[in-house]
Amino acid sequence: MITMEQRANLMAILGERGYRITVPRVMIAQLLEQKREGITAHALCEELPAVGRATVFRTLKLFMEVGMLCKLDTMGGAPIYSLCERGHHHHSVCVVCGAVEEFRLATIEHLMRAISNEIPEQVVGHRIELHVDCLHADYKNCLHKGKH
Amino acid sequence: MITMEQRANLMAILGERGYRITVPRVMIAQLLEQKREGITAHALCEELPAVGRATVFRTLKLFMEVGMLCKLDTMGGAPIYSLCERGHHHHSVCVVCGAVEEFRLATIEHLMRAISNEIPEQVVGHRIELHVDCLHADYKNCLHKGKH
DNA sequence: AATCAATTGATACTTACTGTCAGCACAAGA
DNA sequence: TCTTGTGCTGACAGTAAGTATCAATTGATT
Repeated sequence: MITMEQRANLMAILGERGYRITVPRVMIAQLLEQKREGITAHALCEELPAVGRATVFRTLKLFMEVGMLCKLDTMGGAPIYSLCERGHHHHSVCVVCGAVEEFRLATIEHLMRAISNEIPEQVVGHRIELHVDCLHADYKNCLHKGKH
Repeated sequence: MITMEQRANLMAILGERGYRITVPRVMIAQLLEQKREGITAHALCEELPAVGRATVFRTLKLFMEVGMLCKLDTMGGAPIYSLCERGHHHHSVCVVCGAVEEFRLATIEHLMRAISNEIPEQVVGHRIELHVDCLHADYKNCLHKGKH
């Protein structure tokens, strides 16, 4: 739970970049924190009826631009928006409960270097999504615990 | 150029599964072959005005279901549909010319096994997109050669 | 050739998202 | 503290990808 700190952090970044810290932006940031496992734009609008739809989408876009929010295209369903730490990482999406988590593994970055050597084009970026089943997880460590 | 063979293959698969081989399906398959680097649904509709929009989308869905077509969500733009060989593979998308290619590297499958051991959830699938720059490729081997 | 379910095209709809625009609010200066 | 200007906002209309519906047609099977 780094809730307060996290929001302060997000708002500070907006301030630094010359964006205003407004009521709708704070409300959206708060909700995104509560829904760490990810939330759809539609659900956001429903939970914040006081905020206009256009503002919700504009704010999501803004948060993505400052690198604090990720959009995950789920196959067939509505995209999920999920707050993320700064920096490079990837996501796992649980096929059972739908929870989204970020992960960072040195293994992946090592792999990317290896791939660069195997294909002719210069690799300038990558995107990896893991589809996992948290029902069959090792429950000693499972972060999705209690979500079923 | 395995054009004819490829199309025959695709139609044969439809037949095996009990789907009819119809004029619109053959036309769409032909166009997809010509556009190996990928094409949007919109462009498909424009190039095949004789085929209804709904049919185009239905056919794309069908081809995906039989595993001969992949849909690539490009960040911000329209999704790209690209014929693919059967079996498990991934895609590289060129950030310069937009060409889509599939690749299969044992390295990746090795990685996935390694990741399974590092995270608690059971990994049931994955999706990897490489963003490459074919302008800076080793041109001796570059498959995008001549597309600039 | 006849049959009949699968398929089609036209149309309307849904959903995710963007453009527009008048009005509001906030930060900074007079 | 009043003013001013630009950033933001909500309402609304519009776009684009994709789906549902349904009567008409097509094509594999007999």
